[in-house]
Amino acid sequence: MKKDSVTQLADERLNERLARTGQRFTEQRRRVYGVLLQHRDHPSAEEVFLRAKQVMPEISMATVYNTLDTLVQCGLVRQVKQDRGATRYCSNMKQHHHFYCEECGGTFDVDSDGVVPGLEPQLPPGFKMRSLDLSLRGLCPECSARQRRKNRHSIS
Amino acid sequence: MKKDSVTQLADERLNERLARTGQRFTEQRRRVYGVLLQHRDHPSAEEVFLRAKQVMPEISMATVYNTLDTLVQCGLVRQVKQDRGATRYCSNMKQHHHFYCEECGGTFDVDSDGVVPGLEPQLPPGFKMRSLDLSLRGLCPECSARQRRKNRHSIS
DNA sequence: CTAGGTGCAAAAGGTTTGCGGTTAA
DNA sequence: TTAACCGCAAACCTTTTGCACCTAG
Repeated sequence: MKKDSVTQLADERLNERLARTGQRFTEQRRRVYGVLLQHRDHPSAEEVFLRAKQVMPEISMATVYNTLDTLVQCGLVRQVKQDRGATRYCSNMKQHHHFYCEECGGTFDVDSDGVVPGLEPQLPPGFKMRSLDLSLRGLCPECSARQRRKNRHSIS
Repeated sequence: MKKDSVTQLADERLNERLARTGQRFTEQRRRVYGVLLQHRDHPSAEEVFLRAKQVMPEISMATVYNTLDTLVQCGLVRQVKQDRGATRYCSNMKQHHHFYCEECGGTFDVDSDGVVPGLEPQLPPGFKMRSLDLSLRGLCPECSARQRRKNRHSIS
């Protein structure tokens, strides 16, 4: 019941955005968007492909790439590029930033409320800023704790 | 005279950093570092390759990649990833950020003095930040001016 | 002398494209 | 009906790797 209303909301949003740009509502787009909404763990195109495939065995990588592109253009999904490896995708469209753990490689969303206030005035004259993207790197809570434990041992 | 003292300084710095990590000073590394210092326009590996090749025709892409990696590890060069296209390289090691022009595709350095103050306290508990990277997107002064000109026409 | 570096060619990702057949509107 | 979309396979671009030879220290 609850799940249905969630997917229905997603469908409506998707449909609306597609319609707005003269694009069609297809089962593949529905599925790919669904995958991104379900596990918000920043999957790569390949991971999206594998997950979508479980429900839709005939879907192809090309379609996944095309669809992800479409969703990005619709403003329903963001691309996230790490230093190494494939592009990842994120359906959290709230203004937020990403924290990359250098130990485990995980990606975490970080709320950005008021984090970077009034940046534009500091740009050299003439630059017109449209968007900004802040990437943080370091240790996630788990890896940070593990490291601390290790250090304690090596000191004693 | 002035140029010589500049390259000599660069050589010394390179030599010192390489020695510190037990790596050798080679003509290829000197050349690649020189290319990055000369035009600070954020070239891709291929552009570095082409420029280095003019002076050192036998150099290979593999060496350029290896060398760029080495320089990054020595802390003499930064990697810069745009949304699309190849990784770019930057020899400006002052703490700064990058502005990408959505119109012409250019990359510009933006000084970051005091731009992102006191960020760490706002991270969720447990996260240990080691570094941060701010990317800005929008219009560079030139493209911004061109756009303004175009708009004026289409309005009148 | 020898560990580390180089050049080459080939492979390995990751992503895009061309095309014939399919489908939403 | 038909423009948009899909699936497939092949191409593409960027980066990495294995290996024989070379060279700085």
